[in-house]
Amino acid sequence: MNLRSVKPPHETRTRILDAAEELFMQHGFGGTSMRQLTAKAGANLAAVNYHFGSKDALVEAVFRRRLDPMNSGRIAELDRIEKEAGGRALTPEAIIRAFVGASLRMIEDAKNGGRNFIRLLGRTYTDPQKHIRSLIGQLYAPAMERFKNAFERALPQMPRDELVWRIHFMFGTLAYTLAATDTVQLIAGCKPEDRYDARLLEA
Amino acid sequence: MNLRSVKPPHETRTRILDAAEELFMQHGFGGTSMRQLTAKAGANLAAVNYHFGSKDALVEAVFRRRLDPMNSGRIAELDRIEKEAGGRALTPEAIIRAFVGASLRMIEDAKNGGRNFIRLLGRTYTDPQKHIRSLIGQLYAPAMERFKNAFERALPQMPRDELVWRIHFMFGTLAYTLAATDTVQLIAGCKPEDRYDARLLEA
DNA sequence: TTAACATTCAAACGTTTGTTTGAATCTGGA
DNA sequence: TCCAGATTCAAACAAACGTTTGAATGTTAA
Repeated sequence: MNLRSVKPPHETRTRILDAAEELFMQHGFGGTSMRQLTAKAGANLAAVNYHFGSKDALVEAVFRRRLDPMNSGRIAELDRIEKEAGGRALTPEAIIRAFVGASLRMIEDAKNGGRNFIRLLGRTYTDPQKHIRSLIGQLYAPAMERFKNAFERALPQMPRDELVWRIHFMFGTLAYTLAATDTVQLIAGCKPEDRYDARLLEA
Repeated sequence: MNLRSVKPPHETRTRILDAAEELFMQHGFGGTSMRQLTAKAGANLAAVNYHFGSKDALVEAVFRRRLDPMNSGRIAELDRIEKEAGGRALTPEAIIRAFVGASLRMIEDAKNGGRNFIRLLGRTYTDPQKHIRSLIGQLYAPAMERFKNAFERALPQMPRDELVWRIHFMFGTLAYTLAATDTVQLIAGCKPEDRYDARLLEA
């Protein structure tokens, strides 16, 4: 009876999510109408409201689909390297690598449109609409808390304020770099990673 | 006969520009309607179309009002320090300082709402709408060309591609930092400047 | 097959958008 | 004072928006 909950239903749902991901990246949220969106997805105009409830709910679903697993993976990776280190303190580089790794893996996952999402995410960081920024802030919150604690243990001598500023600065740079890949291509896959490491060492 | 072209006309014009600057920053371009805009400016709904022609033309005017003098100032500053240096090569730091200085001066010019504009500008860097990004790209073009040449002279040993990437990266970081001042306050006025200098030295 | 449910579809809804219009009002020079 | 031009104003415009509706279609279990 719930077999159709995995066969045809999810099919249009994901087609809509994919179309939304690409169009939101190209034209923004307000700049994408339900009509072009459903047309691109090959679905009826009413399909979005049927499957998601509203346009806003669709926006949230687009982010949740990628962000939830990404951040879970980040926390898992952090747990892993902490366990691996035993009681020893982690280097800031290792922590950053655990965080950035998820983004890079997503960017290289071209066939699933992960690249689209990463660029969308980068742009959304500075979206003017309050409720959208607070949405991704909320989706990031658990992982953020976890990583902030890790940094505090790794850099105990650094003032709290300064640390928060540094973390924010790092995310900002990450977000922009990822969002701007259409202006200047990434030169090599591993290059950004080196950059961010260097970035942090500039302490 | 053209006396009124400096007294009452410019008054509503600038009131509209000020209101647009603030609302665009708060809610984006699409998120700001002509009705709330003209209401905030204390003008009639038709005033924007009368004075600027269209909403898009208003957007362009908002950017031109600040960006044109800013970039002229940057070029003039670069000319100044080049003349001051005689034939000697400039340091990259000095070039960056010439560029960033205009932004910092604008940010500190609180009474004229320059802060609003800088944040708006930072956000627009990653705006999804193509014609808006190409607009500010176009407004920046002359200054950009000038500074690229200056960097090439200052860093002759650096490959062209790498230099372009670095410049892009620097602007991205600058833009994001300026745009995000509502998330984490700037700690001190001169601090960002130090940061960017360090940023470049990470060559 | 039949009954029950999930999904699709075309059409219409009420709102809001940017823009236009034509008359009213204001302003400065002869 | 009177006129010409600039500016403001209330009202209306068509177009596009997100959403809702109710019937049609597809699908599964008995």
